[in-house]
Amino acid sequence: MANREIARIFLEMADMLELQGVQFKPRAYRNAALSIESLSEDISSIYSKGGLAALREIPGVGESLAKKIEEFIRTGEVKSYLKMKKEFPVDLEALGAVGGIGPKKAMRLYRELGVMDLGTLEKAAKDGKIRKLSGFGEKSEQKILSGLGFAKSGIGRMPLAEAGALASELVHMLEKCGAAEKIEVAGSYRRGKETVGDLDILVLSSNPEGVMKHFLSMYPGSSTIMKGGKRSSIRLSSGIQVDLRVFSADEFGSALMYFTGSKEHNVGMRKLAISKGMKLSEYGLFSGKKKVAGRTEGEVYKKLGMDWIPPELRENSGEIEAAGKHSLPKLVLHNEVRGDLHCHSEWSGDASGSLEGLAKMAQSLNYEYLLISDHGGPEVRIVNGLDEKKLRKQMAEIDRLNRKLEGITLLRGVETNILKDGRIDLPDSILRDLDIVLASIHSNFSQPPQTITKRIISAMENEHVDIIAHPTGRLIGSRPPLQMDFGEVLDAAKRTGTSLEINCQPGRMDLDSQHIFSAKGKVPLSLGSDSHSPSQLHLMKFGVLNARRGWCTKKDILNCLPLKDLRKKFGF
DNA sequence: GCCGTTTTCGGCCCGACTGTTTTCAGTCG
Repeated sequence: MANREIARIFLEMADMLELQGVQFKPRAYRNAALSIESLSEDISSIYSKGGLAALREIPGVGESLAKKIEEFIRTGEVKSYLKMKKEFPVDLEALGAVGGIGPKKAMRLYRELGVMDLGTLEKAAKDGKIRKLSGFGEKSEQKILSGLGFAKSGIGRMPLAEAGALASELVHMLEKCGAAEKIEVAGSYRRGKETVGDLDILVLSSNPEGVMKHFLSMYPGSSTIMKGGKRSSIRLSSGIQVDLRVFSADEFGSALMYFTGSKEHNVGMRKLAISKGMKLSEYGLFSGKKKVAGRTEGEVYKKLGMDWIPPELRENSGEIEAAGKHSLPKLVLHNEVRGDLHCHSEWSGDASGSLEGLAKMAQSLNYEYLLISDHGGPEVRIVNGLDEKKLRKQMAEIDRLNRKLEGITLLRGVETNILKDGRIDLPDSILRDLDIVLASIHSNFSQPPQTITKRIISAMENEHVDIIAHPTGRLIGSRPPLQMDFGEVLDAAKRTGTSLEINCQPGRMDLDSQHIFSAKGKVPLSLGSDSHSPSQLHLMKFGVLNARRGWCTKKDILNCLPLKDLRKKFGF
């Protein structure tokens, strides 16, 4: 899809324009890039249907950028971009990752010292050349050197689950201080983003000094990045940055809103406030000098004529408009999920836990049903996939347990493999007798996009396949998503009545929230914890967050159906 | 370069901290 490529070009152009000190254009390019990235339709097909006029319908795209998009679609390149790139051969992304270096400083380092990337930056700093530039000094050089160490260490964003563990530890330690009346973890963690870069912690307290002192002494191995009266940042020995801010009660709501973000949502909200003759900051909503809201988030949104927006939606992708029209979706809740549609037992080679143990755990989560979907078929040898004979044995065991168990029903399923040519790894003779069949790709990840698309579609065309599990196959931080035409996959899913999974494993989060958003309303989505031990059934909460980030209501989610409706739907 | 329930021209988000300054620009969130 050209969307991603064009967005990347515009983002890079924005950086290069900023580097030249150009005003306002960078923002225009970034706005356009963001809205192009969030389009669900392929931009080339928008263009082929409606030409330049259709491109200009995209928010943030005007005459000039529409022409650049047209040029890219027709020729595969944008001349003004290539020209700029030649003029400023600087790896701004890498340099920007070093704290303290922004576009302006990067420009001066390039012009005066020839710094283009981390390597040339390190050399200039070690040679003591940076301290000699006017506007820079010894401290700047020192800061760059320590920032370089961090940038090269490759500590990026951590998975949400890991952030959650750290967040509760931090909150627990802060509570001990005694001066904190309320503690909230904000930032992308609160928005339920699949990965979290750093932790933003807000504390309500009338004793900021006490809180700060306590905070700075909590982790002996950490280093202080910034220290102020009401805000400080530290870097833990693990490399994770933690920001702490202290606010009073009358500003806590606006502060929480502000530090929950996203940045784009905040910018949108501030613009909206201005359009209503007000001003919004972390200290409150102001009409002239008079503060009209700030104590709670709800109060601020309400004064702006809007409904409260769940943090998961705060990406400025339509939620501000919807909240103004009181038409936000009623997002699915964890307790509306009536069962889990993907889990493994000790029958699979790679999982632990008996069927009964899983059932007990599911019961404790108030589920009505649990789909047992162990690996089936010979392809993935390492997990010892079940063959037809073993599956029949497991089905009999499930039937026996169901007669004994009360309040919970185990469903007879399998997670089988989509072979490289799109065939299914188990014969129809067993597939037709199972309640629900999941199929997923476990091999040959680097086929060309057309092949992958066809492969998934032909799996969906098998009438016994009910759900495609972890459809893009990505592993966050280690394996990129399968390249496919997602629009075509959606059409085929709709045509064949196949569902797509929202896999809840923190390392997968697959489908991701953008895919979920474009699939919602077209095909039913299923939540699967993909747990490999009974305790992993809890991972459902991460999938629910992702579904919420994709604007899903309970109607969009298969496992919000009661068992009898699920039976009807799948005919078992 | 984009955009318009006060504008087709004149705006474009806000505040704190840092390091370098001798009153402020750049960076960050």
